[in-house]
Amino acid sequence: MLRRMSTEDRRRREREARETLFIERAHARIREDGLLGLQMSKLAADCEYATGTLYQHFESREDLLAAVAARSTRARAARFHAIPGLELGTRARMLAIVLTDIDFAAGNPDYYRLMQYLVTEVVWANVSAARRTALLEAARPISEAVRAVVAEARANGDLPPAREMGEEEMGLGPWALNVGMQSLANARGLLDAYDIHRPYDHLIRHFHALLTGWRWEPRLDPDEPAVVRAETARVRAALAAAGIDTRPVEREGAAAD
Amino acid sequence: MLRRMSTEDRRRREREARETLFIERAHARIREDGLLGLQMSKLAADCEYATGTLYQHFESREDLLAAVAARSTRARAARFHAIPGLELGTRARMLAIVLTDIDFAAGNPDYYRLMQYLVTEVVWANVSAARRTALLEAARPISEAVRAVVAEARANGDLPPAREMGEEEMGLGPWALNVGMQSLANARGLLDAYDIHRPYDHLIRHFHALLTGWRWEPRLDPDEPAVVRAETARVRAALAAAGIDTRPVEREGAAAD
DNA sequence: ACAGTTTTTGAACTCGATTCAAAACTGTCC
DNA sequence: GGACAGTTTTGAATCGAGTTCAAAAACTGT
Repeated sequence: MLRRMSTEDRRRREREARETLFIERAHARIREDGLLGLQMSKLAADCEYATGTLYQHFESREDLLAAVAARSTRARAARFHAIPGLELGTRARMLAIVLTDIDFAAGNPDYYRLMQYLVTEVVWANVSAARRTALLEAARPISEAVRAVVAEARANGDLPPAREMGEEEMGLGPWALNVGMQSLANARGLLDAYDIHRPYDHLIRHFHALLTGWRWEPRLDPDEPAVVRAETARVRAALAAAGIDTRPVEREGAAAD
Repeated sequence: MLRRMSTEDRRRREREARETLFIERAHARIREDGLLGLQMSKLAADCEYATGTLYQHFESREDLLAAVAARSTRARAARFHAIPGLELGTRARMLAIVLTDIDFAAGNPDYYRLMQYLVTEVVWANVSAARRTALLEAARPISEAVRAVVAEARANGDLPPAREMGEEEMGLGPWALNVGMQSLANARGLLDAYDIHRPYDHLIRHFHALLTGWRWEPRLDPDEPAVVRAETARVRAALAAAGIDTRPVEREGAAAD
């Protein structure tokens, strides 16, 4: 009886280890060869398992992609956890969230591409319900961080309490701005066609405009490049001091080696 | 000699007509059965041509999708042409642009999904260079409308001339906000998970916050629901008065029947 | 009518995701 | 120890949709 339980335990652990192996190798392949470079049979062979075994973990290729995305999202989300507790005003902490995400995107260029591809109806339709919720769940800490900062800002008067809007809906603005800029920045050739460069600098300025428009104190004029830059530097320094990791995801598992 | 030229002419016309047929039928299929419902051989059969003939017009399935997108984009872009000339202040005309796009998205729910899918690296890589530029070109009138309104606003003092920012870069904010919100709104289950509803209402409010943050006159407090609603109604009325078409794309070719 | 050229055709090919019957393995009971 | 039932793994076979291309048809000018 006891023996059986411990064997079952071991088998579950082994199964999980194998799943992790699949996910990590898949991620590596995507990083190296792009999404097209990921082939189910090749990946299985890479990991020294049969194709069928891979399908015992993932219902489909899309399901595997969702699992990879969930893992990366967990790494991404972890960075936001400490932000609400930083020694900065609420508005600066909001900027910290945006900067953290910009840095993450810079360090993991495949991440947004993968997410963009995943939420496509064609792909999303083939992701199992379990993985979908897992992916949404993985991102929760991010919205939680935003919610917390917005709530605090309202409580202490930095931000007037908006009518007909919850904390989530206030956070929706910066969120959409962020997602939209990532989208545009990732669409090869698009911004170039309009002769727009350094999209993330513009993201930061428009972000300040948005917050100032909501009267989030201390108001900051988005049209003062020196002020904007100084504020960015100040918040980046606070992030670095708090030891918020800015390395790409691939390195984070290194401790396990 | 003359005969040859006129035959060549007729053939070119026929070829173009056939291409249009392919594109329209493809669009219809996508509208009815989704992106997955579009199959090259089925589409060819639908149009009573062989599969190979389809491939004389489009290098690949993705290429065809890009052609469909370009057609829709042209229809979308046409709506923006008249906006800079409307009898409204610059800020209201900016809102008119956003509202027009929201309406377009509402009438053509497959459009943003298609675009989102297209700009994915995996898909975009298989689109021929000619179609890529055609698609970018099709969207030009939109950015042109934005550019014109921003330029006028700066010229007449509605908007302080921002340092280190061209008209395009000023328009990038609303653009990113728009794209981002469409993205989020289209990702099935995403906003629901955060209990956010009516994303386009929030888009409008954040849009006002953004413009007010840039000190675009007349400033409008995004936190005055009644004022925001009234302004939306006023601009919508002006759009309707100008006869700016708000019907879905599928109907627009009806005159050709 | 005819030889050469272009266009169209659709069956065959390709390639990768997915399946599933057989093989290997595991733990149990006599 | 070995036969047995259940479970897991295997990888060759299947499947499906995009793409190709050799042959047929249509067209061209003479």
